[in-house]
Amino acid sequence: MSNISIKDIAARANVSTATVSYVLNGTRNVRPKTRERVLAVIEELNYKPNDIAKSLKRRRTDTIGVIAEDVTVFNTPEIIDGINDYGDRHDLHILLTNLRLDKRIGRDFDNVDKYKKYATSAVSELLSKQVDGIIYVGVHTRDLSGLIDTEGKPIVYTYGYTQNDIAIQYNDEQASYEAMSYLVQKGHRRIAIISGLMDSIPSRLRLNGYYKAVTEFELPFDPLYIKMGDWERESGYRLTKELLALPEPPTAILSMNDVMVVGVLEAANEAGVKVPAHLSVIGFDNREFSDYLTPRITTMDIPLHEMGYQAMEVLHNLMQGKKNEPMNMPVCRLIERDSVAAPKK
Amino acid sequence: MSNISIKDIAARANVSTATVSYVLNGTRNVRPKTRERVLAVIEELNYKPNDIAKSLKRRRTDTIGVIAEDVTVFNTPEIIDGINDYGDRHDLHILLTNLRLDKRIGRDFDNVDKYKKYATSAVSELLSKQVDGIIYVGVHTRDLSGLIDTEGKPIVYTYGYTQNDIAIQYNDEQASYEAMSYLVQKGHRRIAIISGLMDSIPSRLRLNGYYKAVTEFELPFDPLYIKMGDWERESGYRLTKELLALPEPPTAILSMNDVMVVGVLEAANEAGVKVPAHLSVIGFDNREFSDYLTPRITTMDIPLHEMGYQAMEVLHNLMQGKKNEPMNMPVCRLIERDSVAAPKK
DNA sequence: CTGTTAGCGCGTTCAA
DNA sequence: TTGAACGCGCTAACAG
Repeated sequence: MSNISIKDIAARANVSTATVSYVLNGTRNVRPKTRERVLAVIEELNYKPNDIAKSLKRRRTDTIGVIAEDVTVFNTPEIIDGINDYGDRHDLHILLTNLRLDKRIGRDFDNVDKYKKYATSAVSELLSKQVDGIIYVGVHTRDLSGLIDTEGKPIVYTYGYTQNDIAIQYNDEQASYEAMSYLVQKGHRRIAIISGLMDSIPSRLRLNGYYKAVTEFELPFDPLYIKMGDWERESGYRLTKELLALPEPPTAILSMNDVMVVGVLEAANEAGVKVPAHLSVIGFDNREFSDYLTPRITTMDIPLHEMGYQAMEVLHNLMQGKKNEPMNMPVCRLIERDSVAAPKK
Repeated sequence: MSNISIKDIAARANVSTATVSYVLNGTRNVRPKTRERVLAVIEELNYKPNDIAKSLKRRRTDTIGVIAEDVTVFNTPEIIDGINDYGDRHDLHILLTNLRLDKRIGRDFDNVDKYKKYATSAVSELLSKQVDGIIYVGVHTRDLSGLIDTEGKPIVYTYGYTQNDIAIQYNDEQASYEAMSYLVQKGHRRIAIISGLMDSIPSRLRLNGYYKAVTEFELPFDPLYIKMGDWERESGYRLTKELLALPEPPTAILSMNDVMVVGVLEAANEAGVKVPAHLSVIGFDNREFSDYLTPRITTMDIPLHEMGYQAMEVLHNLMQGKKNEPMNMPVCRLIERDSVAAPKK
C-alpha cells in the first residue's frame, strides 16, 4: 500500500514539497540537477500522486460522469466506447452510472415519474463526486426536458435531447434517404417501409427520408406501402404478410430496425417468397445478428462510436468555456450484404 | 454552480462546522433543535457535500475501479450491469476504464506485451484516483498472472484469473454436462461436440462435462464426434459437414457457442438435414440472435449478471477485511427453445 | 531563475 | 458543542 506522499519525496530529495510539485507538473522551471534527484526518488519510492488531494485544490477532477439509461441495451456499449476513446486521448476519466431502466421499468418511458428518482439521484451523486461534466446516454431518442437538473454543470445528451442542452444526434433522415437511393439504384420502384413506433423521433425522421426519396425519384406512391410497426419482430412478420397480400406487392422493404427484419424473413419464407430474389430487404442498426441471418442482411450502421466521441468532444469544449463550432452530424453507413438484389421483371 | 460549503451552512445556522458534519453523518448526537435548524439551512441552500474533500480525509472513496478489456464484447455489459446492481445497493461508485482491446489488438491475447502497457497505466490511474478496489473484466478466460500489480489494493477478476487473486468463474463443466443430460433425456445417444479453441479453459472444462456425461450415461464414445472448432461460424459449418458425412452421423450436436451454431445450421441446411427433426443442436451463450435464428436455438445462458454482482460482493468483503466464505459458483441455465427434438428412430 | 514557506480546498474527528 | 488539526497537493508570495 503506497502511503508515500509528496512530503516523503521532498524529505528524501532534500527539497521542499513545492519543488516536487513543480517537477511533477512542469509548472515552473527547476534546475535540471534538482529535477533529476526528485525524479529519482519518485522512481525509487514508486510514488503515485493522490488525485483526490489534487482535485480538491484544483477544483477539477478531470472526470466525466456518464449516466447510461441501460448499459445492456445494444447501442450503449459502443457509445461508451467512443466516450472512452476521446477520454483516453485527453486524460479524462469516466464515472459510470447505470440507471438500469430496462430491468427496472422496461419500455415504459412515458411514465417519467417511474425513473425520475433514479436519474435525479444519479446526478446528485455525480455532482457530489465533483465531476467536471455529464454525458447522458439514452436508449431511445426522446425529449428529456426537465428530467434532471445539473445545476450549471455542462451536460451533453445522446439518444435524447432537451430544450436547452446540446444533444448529439445522427442523421436519421439522410440514412433512410440513402437506403432508398440504394434500392432505387438497384432498380426498385415499388418500395414499402415498415416503421418503428410513431411516437418515436427516428421513426418520423426516417419517414421523411422515405418521402423525400419517393418524391425525388418519382416512385409510385401508395399509402398501403407504409406500415406502422413497433420495433418488434412480430410486427415485421405481420406487416410483411399484409404487404405480400397486396394486389401489387412491393419488390423491396425498408425496415426501421434489424429485429423487424427477422419477422420480414419469416413471413417471406412462409409465403414462399425468396429473399432477395423476389423481395429485397434493408434493415437498420447493423446488429451483430444481421450478419447471421439467411440471407445476410444489408443494413444501415448507426455511428454509435462517433456519437460518443463527439459528445465528449463537445462536452470538453463546454467545460473549457470554448464555443462549439457546429460539427458534422454523424451519419449512418450502408452495410452491403446479401438481402438486396435487382427486382424480377 | 453550488459553491456552498459546510462553512456556509455552519455560519447561517450559528453552529460550528463540526456540528454540521455530525448532523450530516449522524456520527454523534446533536440536540434535536440544533439538528432541525441545520437541516433547514441545508435544504434552503441546496447544499451538496463535496465527496472529494470527504474522501481525502476518510482515505476512502467508495469508488471501485472497473477495468474492462472491452465493453463492446458481448459478455461485458451484462457483467457491468451486475456490478452496478451491487454498487447501487451499497453506495459504491464505478470508475470505468475500457482497455478497448478488441479494437486495439484484436484477438491476439498471446502477445501480452501488446496490451500490458494499457493495463498497467489503467491500474496506475485508478490507484491515483484512490479507488477502494478493482474489478478486472476480461473478454476471455485465461491466466492473467503478472499482467498488473495493484500494490496491495484488493482486486477480483472475472473472465480471467491469476495465481494469487480471487476470480469469479461460472461452472463450465456443469453447464456442458447439463446440456448433455438434456439431450440424453430427449432420447439422444450419438452426440457430437464442437469445441472452441483448445487453448481455452472453458473449452477444456466443457469437454470434461461432455466426457462425464458420455461415461455416466454410457453413450457410444466415438472420437470422431469430437471436433475442434475456433469459436467462429465457419468452423461450425465445416465441422458439421464432416459430422454429417460420417457413416453414423450424430443425432445431436453440442456447440460451445452460438456463433458456431450459425454455421451448423448452414451446413445442415445445405445437406438437406432438418433441424431439429433430423439433427438437434444446443448452443452456448444465449446470445440475443440465438432467438432470431430459424429454428430458435436452445442454448446455455451464462450467468453474467450474477458474476458481476458476486465479484462486487467478494471485493466489498475484501475491502472491509472480511473473510469470504466460499460462495456458490454461478451456474448456467438452459434456455429451451426449438432446436432440440427427440431423434428419429 | 530557483527554491522555500505557508495557507488553502472542504469535511472529519479528537480533545476540551 | 466547538476549535483546530489533519488528509495531500497546489500555488501565491517571498528570499536568495
